[in-house]
Amino acid sequence: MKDVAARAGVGLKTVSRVVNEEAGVTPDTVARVQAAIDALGFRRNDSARLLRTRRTSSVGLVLEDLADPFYAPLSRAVEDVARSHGALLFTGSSAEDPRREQELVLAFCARRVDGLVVVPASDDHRYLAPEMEAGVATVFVDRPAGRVDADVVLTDNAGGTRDGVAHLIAHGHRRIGFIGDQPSIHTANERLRGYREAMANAALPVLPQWYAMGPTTPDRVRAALAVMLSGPEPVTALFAGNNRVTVTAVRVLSDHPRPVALVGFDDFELADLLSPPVTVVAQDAPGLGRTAAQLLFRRLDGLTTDAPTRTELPARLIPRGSGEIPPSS
Amino acid sequence: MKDVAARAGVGLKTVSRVVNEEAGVTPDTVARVQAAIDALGFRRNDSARLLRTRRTSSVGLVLEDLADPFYAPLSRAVEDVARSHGALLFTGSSAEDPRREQELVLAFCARRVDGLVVVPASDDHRYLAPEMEAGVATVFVDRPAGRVDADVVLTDNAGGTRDGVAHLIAHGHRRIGFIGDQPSIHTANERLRGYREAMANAALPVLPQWYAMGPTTPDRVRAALAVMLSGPEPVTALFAGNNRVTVTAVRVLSDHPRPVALVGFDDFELADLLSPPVTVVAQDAPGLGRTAAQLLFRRLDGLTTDAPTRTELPARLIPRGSGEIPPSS
DNA sequence: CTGAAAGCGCTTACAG
DNA sequence: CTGAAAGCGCTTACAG
Repeated sequence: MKDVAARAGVGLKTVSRVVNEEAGVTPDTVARVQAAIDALGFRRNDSARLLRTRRTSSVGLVLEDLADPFYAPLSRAVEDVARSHGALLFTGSSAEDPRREQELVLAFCARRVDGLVVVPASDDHRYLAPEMEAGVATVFVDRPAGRVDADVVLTDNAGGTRDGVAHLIAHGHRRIGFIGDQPSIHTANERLRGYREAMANAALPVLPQWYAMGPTTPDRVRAALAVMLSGPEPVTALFAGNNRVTVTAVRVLSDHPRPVALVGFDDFELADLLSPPVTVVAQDAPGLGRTAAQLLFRRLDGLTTDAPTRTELPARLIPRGSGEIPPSS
Repeated sequence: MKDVAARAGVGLKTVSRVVNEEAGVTPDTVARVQAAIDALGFRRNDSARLLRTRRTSSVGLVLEDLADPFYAPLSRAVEDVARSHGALLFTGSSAEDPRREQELVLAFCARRVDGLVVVPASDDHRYLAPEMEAGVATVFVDRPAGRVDADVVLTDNAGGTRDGVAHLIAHGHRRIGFIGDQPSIHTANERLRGYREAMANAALPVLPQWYAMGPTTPDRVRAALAVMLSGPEPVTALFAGNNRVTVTAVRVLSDHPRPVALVGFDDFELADLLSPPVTVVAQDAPGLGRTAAQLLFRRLDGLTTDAPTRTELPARLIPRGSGEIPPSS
């Protein structure tokens, strides 16, 4: 910029005015400065600019896994909102590791992002309190914040699961299994709660071998399912606690001698092409991202200084066939 | 930092030393500075630091769509490599719009990212030449750079398609259709080329109504397929030019009276659960991202100053059933 | 309409 | 082992 000023024979401030398209510069001067800019191939250094203006026009997004089909549309929605507000997006995956989440969040804060959208991997975000007090707007999405007061945008996990399990009960099932993700994950627990509530609402018992929580690896799901499907009181229907469980369940059940009804939490692309087509409880992944990002920018733009809010988006039951199979015995 | 120095009763430089864990500070001084840091809740401003050190330790990733199941693992791979080099990642979606690509790239450059990984939406990247000369390392991935000399990492699209079509020919097909993405997209053309080559290698004709290029919307694919499947010389097999085409083709073909063989470019999660299971030519999406990012950091770390390279990763045919259906007439 | 001075928060290069 | 000065590339607040 100094070079441009020298070459155009003007002051630094005038170059700044031209670069920022501020009013009040003679067309003649503008032309001279512009010529110098072009000749020198000058491009403004936004990092320096932002040091002075105290706004970086960037937000950080921390999620579980960029490559996860559920989070991909969520991050795209956050990007779209950020873009419409002129902000760039830092992204990072926590891989479900609280330490990594914290590293990423603090690295983003050290770059002085204006705000953060975080899918928590940790259940304790007190490390963020000083940053939030220092003015970093923060919205938690998909899972609640831990030990810190902040905006939260969630899916109604318990309600969605309740609906799904009630749907199975309505189709005559009495022995219904549930396979969920690790109990350390909030959404996994909420879904388990929904399952229990639906069973209780129908005055149905829940035997200990009917539900299993843990890693959603194919082996673990296979093993859990084998237990539920054997013994004197095998389940006639299964509620799969997420995407990955559903996929493995479809594989296992297609080899099973008796038909078993299936409802899965989370929709997935080819669910309607499988045989039978898979009934799911669908979340609104883009809606989560969009809502969270809009909340963030409302705070950043000073449009609201209300106390932190908690938003719950509904989940939607989509009957396709697998959830309407009657009990087999 | 000034406040910390004042409170600890030391110079600015000493605080800097402690913050950066440089050697040569009395343990006693370190303790005093650390106490002041904690008391004030001081966190180093990396933006300011980077203004001085001239390295931002960040890279920009521009791709077609963050939410696309093909690009999600690619971006995750780039993130992992960046992370292992201590760099943060800016991400953005071009939505196949050259202007948006340029906006994003230049915005990243204005923030002075150290390097860029770009999935081109444009076929002219001369706008990037000044930035590259100014030292922004750039690697293009999935599609080649346009009118600029840079590192490129591609899938062998023509070769993969050739293998897939040859596979159909080996199973007795003579009339084979091809539905591809818009001809403005490089990979779409390469795949069309592979189709033509495979047919030519087998001395088979290609009728004009057997291939169609255009948007991969369900309606367009349906219409194109209807044309190929009707008339006096209907195709007995289809090569689908990408993921989205394959999915629509599966839907249409499952309703079709005669069995039609299908091979699709790109693998997708439940391909083996459909009936028939879908034979695909699979790309290595994480491999593309990893290779591109490694190349980028090799340049950034000054480990290589060779001329730009062109890397082609092989695509792999995965027979599952749909590609092994014999001709029906 | 234009510009010189001060400063954003840090590091570099130097001196003690 | 420690610190004062200068500067990274820009903007803010002011004066002319």
